[in-house]
Amino acid sequence: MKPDALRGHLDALLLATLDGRELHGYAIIEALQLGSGGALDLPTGTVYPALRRLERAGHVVSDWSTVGGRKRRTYKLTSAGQRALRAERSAWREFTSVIDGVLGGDGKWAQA
Amino acid sequence: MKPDALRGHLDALLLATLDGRELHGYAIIEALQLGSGGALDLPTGTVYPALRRLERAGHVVSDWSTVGGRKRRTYKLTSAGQRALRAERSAWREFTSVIDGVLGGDGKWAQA
DNA sequence: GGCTATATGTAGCCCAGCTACTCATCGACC
DNA sequence: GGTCGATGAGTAGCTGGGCTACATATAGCC
Repeated sequence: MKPDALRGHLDALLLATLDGRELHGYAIIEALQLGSGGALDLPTGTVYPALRRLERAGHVVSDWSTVGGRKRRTYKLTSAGQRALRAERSAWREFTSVIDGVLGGDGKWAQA
Repeated sequence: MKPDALRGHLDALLLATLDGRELHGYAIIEALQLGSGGALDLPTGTVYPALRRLERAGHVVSDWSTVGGRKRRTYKLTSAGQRALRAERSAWREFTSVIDGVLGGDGKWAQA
């Protein structure tokens, strides 16, 4: 998968991953790997800054804890984050339907 | 639709629009508007450079013509472009299935 | 002591799509 | 005979988000 294909959809992935549970950054990366069958292997330099952005935007909040001597920053959705997630999901549906329509699995362009 | 959501998928749209027909730049923009129900209104500053990129990459070729006193640059797919289009379509399918899996219309995260 | 896994983070690059603009022709309207 | 909108092509420069590469620290194993 092209790396920049994620552009503009990363927030949706992170919010969806945090929907209904609290996770710390490292666990989010693992959850995305698992949930995508290994297709998504996001580098920490992508995920951590994105989480800070989401926190600045008020979509998540974080709490520090220490587990086994290691510090963890655990994130969870705010109600604004829940709303944002719903918006992202519908935006995603709209986006895919538009692109699908043009790429045309069955449109008038799909004669080949 | 967020403007940067297109990132990495524009080439697929252009190739698909040219699949089975020849169009000039302006007509491509109109065809995308039509084919997307008005959702895609790409500025010329996005489409023209992208077409030059595709031509440099050997995926399309262009010919100049003059219609009604106005110059047109008409593009059509090469066989490499056809191949690229097939690759883009399958990449798109893979991409959406991965994201769909995470956003989970029915996965274990979709309890809300 | 050194390596790997766990865990968080920053600096800076990269580049594709966007904004804003120029240039040109034609038809219509005043 | 001048202006405006539609048609048609194009470039310069900005922007920002994901990526690369690196820094830091602890636990556990050999």
